[in-house]
Amino acid sequence: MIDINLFRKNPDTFRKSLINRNKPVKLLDDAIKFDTDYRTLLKSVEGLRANQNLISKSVKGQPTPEQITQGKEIKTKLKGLEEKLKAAESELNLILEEIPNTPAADVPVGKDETGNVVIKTVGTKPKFDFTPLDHQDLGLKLNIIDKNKAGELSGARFGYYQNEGAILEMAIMFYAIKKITAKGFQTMLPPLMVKSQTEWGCGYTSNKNLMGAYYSIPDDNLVFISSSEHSVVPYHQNEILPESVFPLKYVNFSPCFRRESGTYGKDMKGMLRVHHFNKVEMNVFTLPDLKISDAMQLEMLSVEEEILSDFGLHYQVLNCCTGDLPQPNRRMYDINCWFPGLDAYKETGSCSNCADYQARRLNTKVKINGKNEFVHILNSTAVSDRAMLAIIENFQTKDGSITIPDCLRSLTDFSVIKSHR
RNA sequence: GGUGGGGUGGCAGAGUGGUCAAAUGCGACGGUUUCGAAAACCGUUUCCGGUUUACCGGAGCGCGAGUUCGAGUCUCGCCCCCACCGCCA
Repeated sequence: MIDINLFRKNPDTFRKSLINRNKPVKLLDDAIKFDTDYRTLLKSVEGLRANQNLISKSVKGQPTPEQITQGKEIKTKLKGLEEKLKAAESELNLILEEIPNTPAADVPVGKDETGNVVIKTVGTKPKFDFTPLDHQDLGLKLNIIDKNKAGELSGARFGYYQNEGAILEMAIMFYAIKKITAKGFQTMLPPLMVKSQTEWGCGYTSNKNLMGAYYSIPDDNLVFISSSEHSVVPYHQNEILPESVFPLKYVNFSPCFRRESGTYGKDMKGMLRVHHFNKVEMNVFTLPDLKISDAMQLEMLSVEEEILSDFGLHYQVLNCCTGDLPQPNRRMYDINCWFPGLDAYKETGSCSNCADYQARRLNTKVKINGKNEFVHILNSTAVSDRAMLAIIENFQTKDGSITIPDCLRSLTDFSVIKSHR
């Protein structure tokens, strides 16, 4: 949610942002109109209520017939007006929720992901004197990934990690958890389902684009989280935190569930885009100062990079353009790893500063010098199982085995994955 | 799933239809006092609108609806917490 006070003072602040994000500018004009209506109604409702309170206060013991008549009159008037006020408010809110966060000045302007700008490249593409396989073919050969069987049992976009594949997956997650915990983050294994109201209240599903993104269980009024962010960030909803706890840093592990509706036919091969994957995520709350939260974003990006570098992967960092920026984000860095088997760079994580956009909806505040202010909230992938897929493809050898990165060996207890057949 | 109890301000805890925005206690912040501190005293300690220094009004007692001239207080639905029983990884 944008800052309504800023919007009221200077609605044009949001005009450029809407244009750059390919959103209709009409949103803004509608919002201004509905806000005016809302405030006009609010004024008359509050006036009536003031009268009502006056009468109520003047009653001593039993009310006189006159007082009752006056009260009834006000009550009738109020009923109609209050309904209108409520309608105006929800209409206003629907539009305000559609207005995205204002991108930072250094976010490139662009239509879609093709407008993202590579700002850093680490490592180089590995050279093979054979044709490298992709992780699905290699995984099947080595008996560590099985998508076919999962297709039978669960359907498309599911898979099994098996044997050394399963161990490697858990080793990667645990490696990230341990590393980041050692950096002073609090460790979380959060609930995998949240109440649908929570999801709604957090503003994730209010975006029409996300409506079909979640698995829900209507009988129990629950939805599966699509990232641990969704049950960790709301941990502090409706709280006023003391200044001393900041920055408040969490590292969490969870499976993530996504319906991937609207992605039919995209990334069908392999485990790159599945309905359920594992992820270690960082969620950080900072004091409401862009200098502080922007610096924190870079710090989180460096942690994400450090892990990929520990594994020895070649990757690029992209500054995502306005057209590719999710609604709550002020800025987003994507990290794309090289997948030699797929002969492509694929996203393995992203790192975002949402500033106070989420905090407003969540009502998470900090008390500074007696004043309450909305905090800044950031999220970043630490590692997801796409990193494991990259490891599998990048460190395959001619004899069809996979060399495990040094830093993981004490966790896996093996240094190579060889064929059992 | 069954039975019983309960959700009030930063915390604890009164209040059961009309000066209740809410007694009382504790805490935090600001001020007075002090060489400094403690104590004491005064003020503040949610959100919104209008006016804009200090002013006025409204909302807010888990959430939502209802009854009433008037609801923290009554009715209904929902959510959550606690205790015991049952089931169970």
